[in-house]
Amino acid sequence: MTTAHLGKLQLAIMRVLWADGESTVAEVHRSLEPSHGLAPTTIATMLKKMEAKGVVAHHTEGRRFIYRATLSEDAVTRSMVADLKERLFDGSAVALVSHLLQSHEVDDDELAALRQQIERAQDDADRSGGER
Amino acid sequence: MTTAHLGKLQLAIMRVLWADGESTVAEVHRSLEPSHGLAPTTIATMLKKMEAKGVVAHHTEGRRFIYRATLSEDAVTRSMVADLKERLFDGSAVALVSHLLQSHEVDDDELAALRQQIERAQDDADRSGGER
DNA sequence: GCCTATGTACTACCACGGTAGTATTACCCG
DNA sequence: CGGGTAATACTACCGTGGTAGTACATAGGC
Repeated sequence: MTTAHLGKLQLAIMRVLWADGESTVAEVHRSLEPSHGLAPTTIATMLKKMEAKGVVAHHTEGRRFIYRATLSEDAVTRSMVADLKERLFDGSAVALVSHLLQSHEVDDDELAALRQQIERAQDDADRSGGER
Repeated sequence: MTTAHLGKLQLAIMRVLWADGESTVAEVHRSLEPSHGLAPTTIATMLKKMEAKGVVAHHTEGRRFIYRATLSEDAVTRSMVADLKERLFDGSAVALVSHLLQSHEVDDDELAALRQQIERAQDDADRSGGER
């Protein structure tokens, strides 16, 4: 599986596709122009490479290529997080969070938000766990 | 800053250096041989490239190069986690953890462990916050 | 003192992300 | 219908991780 390890530009392109559904090269370029300032051909080349890897697909409409993402944002996020978790923390989510708490700048508000999140997840687990 | 985005092999090499303190090329190779099975020259080349990037350094002892890591494991971990957090979650640790909880396979035991971790972190924050 | 084993240097590839110029094609407007 | 414009195709190049062969130097054993 592994799905994909997308680079910075590729991720930016995926975000445009996720947000807009389907897009032409020009549309993607226009979306990224302010933040990235790249040549249109750069976007086109990248999209072609991404299609070769299977993360996007296209169909033609007149002369234009209409690209769409073939992976969901969640799938990509999951695979990238899983990858880091595996590489750095031996696959342990707990170790990852622990690292976040220990060495990172997580302020009080964030801590409280995290706690709520955990509690809610536990409630969910209890509920579905109790019913089966 | 950014520190470094280490690849798989580079990380493996760093782990050896972190564990053993200082190591020759041959020692690193011997450590990775079972798991990776690479040529000794591959390790040497990689160490040279890593030195060029500043993540390791060496001094000579006779003919041998004694390498050591110039970055702590924590610094590397932090920078890589920060990088992912930035790229995927706009820098939000909460969003990262939220993702972990929602879409990931985090079982009940892990959930409980996480909760404890959070609570302990909150206690620590209270204590140091209350004293100033 | 010489030779061999060992250890590094040099060089060379491949893959892939990123970036973009130039060439070609085809649509559409006038 | 002709031509300009807009779109893709082709090609090329850099950086860097990964992998390794070959060449060369030298420390040490005999």
